[in-house]
Amino acid sequence: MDTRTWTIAELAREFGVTARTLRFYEEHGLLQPERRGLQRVFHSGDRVRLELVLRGKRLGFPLEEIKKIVGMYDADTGETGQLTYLLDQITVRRSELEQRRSDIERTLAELADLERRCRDDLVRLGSAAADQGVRT
Amino acid sequence: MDTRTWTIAELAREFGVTARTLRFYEEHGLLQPERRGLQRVFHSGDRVRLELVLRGKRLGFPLEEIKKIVGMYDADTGETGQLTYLLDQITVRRSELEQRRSDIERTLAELADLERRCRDDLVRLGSAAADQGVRT
DNA sequence: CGGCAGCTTGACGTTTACGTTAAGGTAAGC
DNA sequence: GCTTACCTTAACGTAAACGTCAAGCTGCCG
Repeated sequence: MDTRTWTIAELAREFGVTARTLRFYEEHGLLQPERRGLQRVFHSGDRVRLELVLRGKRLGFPLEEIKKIVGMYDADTGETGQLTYLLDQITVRRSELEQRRSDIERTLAELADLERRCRDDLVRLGSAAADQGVRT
Repeated sequence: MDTRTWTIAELAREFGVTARTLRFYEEHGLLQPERRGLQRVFHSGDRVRLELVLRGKRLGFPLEEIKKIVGMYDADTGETGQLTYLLDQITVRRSELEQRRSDIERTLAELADLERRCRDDLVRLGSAAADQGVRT
């Protein structure tokens, strides 16, 4: 029943971050590993949260934002007030993400356009070179 | 023929940033406004670049990355070497953006899932409340 | 018991992306 | 000529997200 645990170094190695990073995340409430004496003991739940955090980072969100998102998954059991608040939060995060997605689409479209123009120019240069008998 | 110009304050107001930000962007090569004496004079090209920069920021890219992208649009005229280098860069940026897009899709999917579970819980709580004769 | 590997908590250093004075130039209006 | 509004550079301050020591526990091996 998913009882395996990890040390800080193991988790760091596996996820490609440093131990310092994991301690930092704990210090700021993004992770809550168990403690055995002083030692940290990470469970599978911490792995899930860590994945969320790292994905958030890839998306360029500040840790404060990420913390809210992680908190949403943790607090998904509650009474009516909590649930409606959570639903509101979901709406907020979703619209942020959709804004980002549309920014990405736009940029990808412009890149495609730029690429097309580049290829056209290359062809033109190529044929001009050919006209002059230059090797490509 | 698009000859209108803007002062630093006008541009700042319009794009919702401070003048300090625009000076900072110039200092780091993201913008190159004309100079009349000491004064900066912004043209429509600067507006286009600024839009690129701000979109990059919304996407959470560091300014160094953004600088490269902006530079790509500036340097789209050149000889063969430049063009193939630019095409390589386009490939790099595109794969970055596609990675991000897939991260976003994943997160949106998880949010949708979370939302569904929330709504289910709400319904359950609602009917439980109704069973006890409690107003919703 | 010594020693090492791996963990711990501070605490200060670093980079990024500006904010915030400070100190002064400039053109327009009265 | 003086004020006012807007601009300039220079320089120091700041928050975020760790990196980088320093100094000390902890468990095990020989």
